[in-house]
Amino acid sequence: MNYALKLLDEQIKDALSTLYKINADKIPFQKTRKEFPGDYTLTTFAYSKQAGKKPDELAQELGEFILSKYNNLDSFNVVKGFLNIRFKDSFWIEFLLNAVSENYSGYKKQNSSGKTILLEYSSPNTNKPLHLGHIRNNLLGFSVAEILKACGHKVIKTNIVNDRGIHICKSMLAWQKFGNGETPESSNMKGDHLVGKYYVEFDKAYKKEINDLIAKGISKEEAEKNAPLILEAQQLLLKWEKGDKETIHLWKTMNGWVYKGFDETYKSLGVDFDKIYYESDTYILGKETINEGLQKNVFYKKEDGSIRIDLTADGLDEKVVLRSDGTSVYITQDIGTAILRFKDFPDLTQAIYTVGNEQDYHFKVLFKILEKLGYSWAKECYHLSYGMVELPEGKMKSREGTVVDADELLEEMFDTAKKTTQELGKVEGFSESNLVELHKTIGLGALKYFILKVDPKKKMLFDPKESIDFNGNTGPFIQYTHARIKSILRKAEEQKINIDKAVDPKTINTLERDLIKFIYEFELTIEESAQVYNPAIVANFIYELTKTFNRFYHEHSILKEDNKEVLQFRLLLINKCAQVIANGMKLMGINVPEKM
RNA sequence: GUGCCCGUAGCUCAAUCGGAUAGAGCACCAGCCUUCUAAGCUGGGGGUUACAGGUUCGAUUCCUGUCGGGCACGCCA
Repeated sequence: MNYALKLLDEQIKDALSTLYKINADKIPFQKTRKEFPGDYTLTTFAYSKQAGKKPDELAQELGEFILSKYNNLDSFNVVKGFLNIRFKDSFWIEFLLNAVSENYSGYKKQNSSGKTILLEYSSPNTNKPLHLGHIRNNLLGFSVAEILKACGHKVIKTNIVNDRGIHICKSMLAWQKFGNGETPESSNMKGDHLVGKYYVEFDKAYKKEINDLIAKGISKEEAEKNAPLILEAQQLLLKWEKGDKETIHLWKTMNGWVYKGFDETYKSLGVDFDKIYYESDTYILGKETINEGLQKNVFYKKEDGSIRIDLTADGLDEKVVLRSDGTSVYITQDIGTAILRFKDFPDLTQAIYTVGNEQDYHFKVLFKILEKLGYSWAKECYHLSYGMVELPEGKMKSREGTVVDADELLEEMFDTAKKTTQELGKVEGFSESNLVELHKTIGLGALKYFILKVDPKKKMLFDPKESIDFNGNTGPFIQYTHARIKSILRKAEEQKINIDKAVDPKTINTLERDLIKFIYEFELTIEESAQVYNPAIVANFIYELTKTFNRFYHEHSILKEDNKEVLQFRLLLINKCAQVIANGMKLMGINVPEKM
């Protein structure tokens, strides 16, 4: 393979050192802006002083040097201090022919990097169904895992299920009181939704108790603490911790309902896990670790009996790691879980936590504690922090019912896809099951792309009243373009044209050149997105490629091209484009149809 | 109160380590289907990048301050 930027890097280094005795380590190139001729641009301002030349003179001299010395370059031009460099057509043609013969995919060979990365995502509570916030988490985690794999890393996808604690006890209690033995089967309701229903029931009844108490003249604070229901829920938690048979049985039953429901949602979303952890299994190890740390004076016991760590010297606060009654808090389990993972997978080189940015502080504390406990891998822990999904009226709140339910949203996406597909009426010959499949592919494509095209670090807005678009910068637009390419390739085969025949067209037009460059840059784009854990970089790249293809499609005919060499070359080119589009979308967990 | 994050077209988002005239989509207006799928293509209007300073060849990007928004700082998770 001929790597354009690597070659340029060497050539400019050669020029700098030969002409000015400058040894540069890394030359920063950028893509040439489309209003100027050229492929890549060097800004010479940085070297101007060292070379003792004005930027434009320097650019001119560098350009002349590399053009005369290297024969893969076509031309250069200088605008102020910008040196725009253009490769010969033959260079790009050769690149594409090689890409075809070497079966270029943009992906690195599986497990070739020697790195093993554990990536946690999803991590639901078991007291309510998944909502749009979880969807962003799941799609982001899954996509980053795919991107890291494409960079040759071994990735272990993991989920830590928050299956114990007061929240699930609330659902259990409400079910005992008001459930009349209702089950997912008897009510024909998804298990996670059923359990969520009782969580809401609890909250309603609890609020009523509080109001009754306040009416009797008790302060709000006291009422919240002493309402019979909350006391009962706490009792239930204690019974759970003591291993009370009946309680454990109910807990297992209701969690089982939830898992079945989650599995359906995960399946719809197309996400999966290699290993699932449960906090009910890991919190014990957390407790043990804290007791050991207490012996080693990492932690200390306060007069009230609670165990703490003082992180004020590290710019953080004092943190409770174990309650005075000996029960564990949230971070206790996190400590246990982290240690367990590195025990389970001793060859881990990194652990990534996909968790919302509201927990930025929590992870600073967690990683610092792990470091203080002496775990050398603590510095390999990374919090993949992402912004919240907000509604027009603000943040989603489960208790206030202002959440966008994941299952409902998915159904809506499928329906919209179905409706749009029917309106456009291009799917003759599809069987009923093919149609259902297509609607799912398009609906999911729209949703996933909508979420992943936004930089994860930033909060994003979702307006339920405005349905997710299918035109413009969207998943369906990209899927459609892929289907268009496939349609041409099918027609070519029908006409007995060999679509894999490698031919040299001698010259290429601007759009063909742009498309080849996109193919070249795909691999670099994946690396870039992996470095910052940002699928949006891939999304935007694929969109730009797709837009460029559509312009090419509009301006140049492929099958009606008179010049047979050009026709053959174009088939190679668009086939590669289709592959890059499909591979790029796959990195976001999006499938592309052959026809739509 | 302390700390962290954010503010770009009417709306949703881009902008390569600080690079050229800040770009797309939606919405709006005007065109393009006897030609490979119009979920498409072309053109148009729309910006003091919240505001005020500073750093330099060059600032949406870095620094300081102001204003506005969000989050965190629990023996909650």
